[in-house]
Amino acid sequence: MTRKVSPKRADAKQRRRSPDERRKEFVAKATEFFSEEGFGGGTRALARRLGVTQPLLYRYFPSKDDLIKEVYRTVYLDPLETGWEKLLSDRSRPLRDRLREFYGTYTDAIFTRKWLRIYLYSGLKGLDINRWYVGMVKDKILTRIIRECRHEVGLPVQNKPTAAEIELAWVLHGGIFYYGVRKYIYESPVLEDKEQMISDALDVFLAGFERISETSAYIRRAPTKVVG
Amino acid sequence: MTRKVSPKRADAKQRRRSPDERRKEFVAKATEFFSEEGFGGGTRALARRLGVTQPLLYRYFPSKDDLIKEVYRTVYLDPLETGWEKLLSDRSRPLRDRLREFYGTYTDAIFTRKWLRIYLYSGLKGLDINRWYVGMVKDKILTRIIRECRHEVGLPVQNKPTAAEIELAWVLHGGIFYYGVRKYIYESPVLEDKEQMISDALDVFLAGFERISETSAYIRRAPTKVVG
DNA sequence: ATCATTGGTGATCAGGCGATAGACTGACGG
DNA sequence: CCGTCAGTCTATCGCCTGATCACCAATGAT
Repeated sequence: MTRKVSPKRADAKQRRRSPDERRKEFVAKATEFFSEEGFGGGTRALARRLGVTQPLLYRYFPSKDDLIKEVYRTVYLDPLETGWEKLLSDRSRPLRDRLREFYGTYTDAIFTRKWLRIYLYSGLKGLDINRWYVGMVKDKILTRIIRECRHEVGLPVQNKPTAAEIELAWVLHGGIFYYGVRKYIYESPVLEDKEQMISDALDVFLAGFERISETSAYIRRAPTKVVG
Repeated sequence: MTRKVSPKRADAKQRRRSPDERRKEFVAKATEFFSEEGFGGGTRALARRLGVTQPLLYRYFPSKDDLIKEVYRTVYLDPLETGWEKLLSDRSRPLRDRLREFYGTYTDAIFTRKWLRIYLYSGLKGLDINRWYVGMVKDKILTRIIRECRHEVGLPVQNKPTAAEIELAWVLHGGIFYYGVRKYIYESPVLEDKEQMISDALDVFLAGFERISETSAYIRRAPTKVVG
């Protein structure tokens, strides 16, 4: 691949980049743009930010909607490092450590203004990809967390956690997620130390889980009906 | 042009409503409309839904933006029943019961598609009213919750909880909030029984809080720096 | 040097937007 | 019965939007 390091623009001497590279660059910048403006943002303003004219966009993408779809794809799929499942299930390490590391890297990946805004915008549009992502979180992360928690406190590990258990994990997950929303979307003051927030949240969750697993029967209840 | 005899007026007998009533009706319907379409929704489509023509909106509101501002005001201020603070602080009742009741009524108020969508849309716009709301939740609810938790486990009740404690309460609050987002925005399957979700989340939180208050010193640390 | 290919542009279209102007309708106090 | 005035309409303005087209410019294989 002929890598060019020449500074952008300003010089006609600039070498022509490969179509694929250019396209990727467009998608990346478009992601930034739409994350700020929402998907109602205009193609002219987008083109201005890219330093090109508006009709050029239509040489690379058939329509604005197709461009937006590519934005979704990269945003949702890029941060999907799938070492997560193995990390969560590696019982040679203390569960607390595993969870700390997992939520550390997971939030490193998604706690950006760009990612969170695209995620919320697409959620508000009711897109399938959003529901797919939520289902993925449930199956790949929360189910695993519950299983490890049950193992940790000596409960039998079922194949499928109950809906109530999953919901418990969702409250943890959503609570951590909401930290990012408060910081990067609402731009409210938050506790500076993200790792401490995660660590504290996990301490409470693990201690609470352990406690209720001793004194309560509901964890062992049959799967509860869910509605969608 | 031919003068059109207006075919409307299915019920000529219909009494003319007071301007104020009509205005309120417009705002209410506009809230529904914008919650679905986002604030990019057009005035023509809105008027169609109201059963009137588009220019009429401008007799009631100087501009689309003014209408939107009124939508914000009603959405944010309507569900503010301020019995909350007293409810949370009423030490004649068990803390768990108070929290259950509080989160029961609080979520009854905000877990609607309409409220949540307007809330998220306004958050994405970065409006001040959103930050104001978040600050209000922190001061009126979370601070109170932490204070009661400290009292419950026998810790000295400071005037101002530490930032780390508030963050802990935010994880609980955000976790519960996210249930509503998953159900009404993402329309994902959730545990049917909202009260059970709340009850379980509180059980874990209270047990966890109690536990870490015994074994950890961080709760007594000096207030931690926050950034905004 | 030639010439097809690709990158890029200005002009423009049809349609939608928020907002305004002006005329008609009908309820109501005198 | 009349005059007033709010409620509502049709028609329209200027602007912005996504998209298209014809055309020029740079590239690179021959």
